[in-house]
Amino acid sequence: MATSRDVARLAGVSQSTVSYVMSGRRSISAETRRRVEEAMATLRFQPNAGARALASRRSQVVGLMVPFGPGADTAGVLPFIESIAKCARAEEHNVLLVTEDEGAEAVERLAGRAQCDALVLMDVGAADSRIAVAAALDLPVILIGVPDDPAHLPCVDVDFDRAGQLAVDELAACGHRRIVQLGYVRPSVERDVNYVRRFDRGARAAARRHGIPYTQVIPEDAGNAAVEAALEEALAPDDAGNLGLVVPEGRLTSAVLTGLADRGLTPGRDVSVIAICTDEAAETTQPPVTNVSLEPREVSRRAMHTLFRLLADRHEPTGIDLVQPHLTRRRTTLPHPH
Amino acid sequence: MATSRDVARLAGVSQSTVSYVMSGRRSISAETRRRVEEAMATLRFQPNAGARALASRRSQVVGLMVPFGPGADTAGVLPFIESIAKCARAEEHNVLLVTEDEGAEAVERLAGRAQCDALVLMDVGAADSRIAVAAALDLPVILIGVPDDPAHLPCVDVDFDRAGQLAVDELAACGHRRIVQLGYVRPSVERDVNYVRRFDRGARAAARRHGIPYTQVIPEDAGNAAVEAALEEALAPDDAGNLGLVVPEGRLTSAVLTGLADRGLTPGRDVSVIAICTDEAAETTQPPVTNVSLEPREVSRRAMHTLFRLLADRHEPTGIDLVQPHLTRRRTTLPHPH
DNA sequence: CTGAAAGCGCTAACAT
DNA sequence: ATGTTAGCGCTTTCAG
Repeated sequence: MATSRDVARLAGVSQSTVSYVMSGRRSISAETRRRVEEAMATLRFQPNAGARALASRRSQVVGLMVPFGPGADTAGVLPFIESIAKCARAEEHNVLLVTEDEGAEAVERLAGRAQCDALVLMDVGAADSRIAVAAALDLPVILIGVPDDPAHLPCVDVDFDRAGQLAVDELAACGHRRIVQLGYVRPSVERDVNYVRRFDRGARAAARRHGIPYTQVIPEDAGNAAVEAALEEALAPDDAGNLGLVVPEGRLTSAVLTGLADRGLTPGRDVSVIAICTDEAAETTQPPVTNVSLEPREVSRRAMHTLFRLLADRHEPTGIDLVQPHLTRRRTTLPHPH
Repeated sequence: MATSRDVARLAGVSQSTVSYVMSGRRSISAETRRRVEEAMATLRFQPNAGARALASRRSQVVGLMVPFGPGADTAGVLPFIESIAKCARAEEHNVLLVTEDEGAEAVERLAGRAQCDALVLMDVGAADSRIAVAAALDLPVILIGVPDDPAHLPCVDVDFDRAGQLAVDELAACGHRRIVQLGYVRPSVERDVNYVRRFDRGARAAARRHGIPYTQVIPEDAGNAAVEAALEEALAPDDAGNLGLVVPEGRLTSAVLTGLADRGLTPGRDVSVIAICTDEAAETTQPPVTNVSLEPREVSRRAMHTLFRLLADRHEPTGIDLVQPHLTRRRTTLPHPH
């Protein structure tokens, strides 16, 4: 591969001029610029990333730590990754992928070796061991999810309090006298992530306000049998006609809908079902499920926006940035009584 | 961050000795090694990645180009990403994520700037513009998927020919006299990926061998309405009792199962359904669907294995490496008649 | 077995 | 507006 020295020689200028043409950090005469750019083009020059990183102390890389493995929502994380990658590219950055199971030491590795300029930590737990490490770093870090103690690190997440409230308000408006939350599954509960509690809190508060009993059924896992058992339990009181179901984990939705259909219960007529999932996912269930939206793309967008501001200048106010979810009525909820 | 010079000073050795302690490329006395390692530990030394890349001409990074955006299977790509990331880590490499829509120029960028030592291209199309570019690079590249002309690049994929055959053989064995393939959806067909053709070829050949009529219904997209329409078409001849359905796109499975249930048709009793999807996905449909497995983890594992062999400079024979799928009978296929 | 020294290909002062 | 030069922090000769 050609180097900037080769370009300089061909253009008949000094090597630093080539560098300045690239960075635009000082004025260059039109003629010089033309010759340099021409030389670059004929040599198909591309600056060496390692050399640039070494000299500039900037890798132009954002580290992204994603949840993987069992417990992680297989479909749910992809929109995040995609949006984050696109935002990064828009700012001339690349994304280095790290899996969450590498834990805090991976965070130290990326930062210590200067492999990235900034970090995005997805899926942060209530008490996440990565946070203390990340907070001690002198590079921008953003959390997706809200831990108990963010240690002054900026966080972005969906407003799960509000999501719970929206779901319950709608079920109440549909006339239901009993609300059951089916999920989160036990592994999610035990992973100790704050959105589980926040959702629960928002939903319960709303139910109390409406004077409607609110119970929660926790499937042992996301498998079919467990969801079936949970559904059975939710339906046990047998006044199904009054039942409003909240399904906070999107991946359980189709199992729930199928389970209801198997029992001759038609969502939207006999019971109501509200799922917490992306609009995208809601539109592909059968029938399309009324949902409170998770907004992975918006969350990612805001996270990256904040991150790049921090990367540009270091004194932004950092706090908790909550994305407002919205409810979309589809086919699985009863019409409102007049 | 401490540098190797700091370590050298503290250990009372030369900087190059520190480097050799890290690389193990020459013998070091036990005492020297001990002192260096102690100094590294007390300074919490981590080698600077940019400097290392510049000097060694090795970034220790694998570039991974993933399909994103509409058209891509939202859930299907994650296991690939995960497995690839883990394999990379096992060999002390990181993964740099690039989205497919950046196309061939992203390939040139990564290679030209020496941002990675090797490349994995996922989801390669029959005539993929990235291939010519990638083949001209002087770094190892592996394709996941098989193009018409691999240009001597090694490929790994599931044996879709065989997958089609397995599905049809099983439906024949179940006694079906009519087989309909529901899918791929039109965008997939038009994206011109070879696995669509290969699957079709394998399935058709098997059907011909069994003397069973084989037709294909192509939904306009992966949405519910389109799948419904396709199902209606598939069921039109109305001798549903004899119908065996093949669903080559896993994401359509639950819509198909729900659609059948809505018509009072019970898979495994009235009709048979075989999906092409991961075993994981097959176990979470309701009822669990008989499937021919896609093996994303095994495909990834083999791809990375080959890639690291190539990186280690062994001039391996490179060709097309097909992973054999296997069929698992679950609840959606009829029992074999005796 | 170890040290000194020459780069790797850039960026960014410091000069004019 | 441009050239000269000193690094950035490593790897890897070359010398002993």
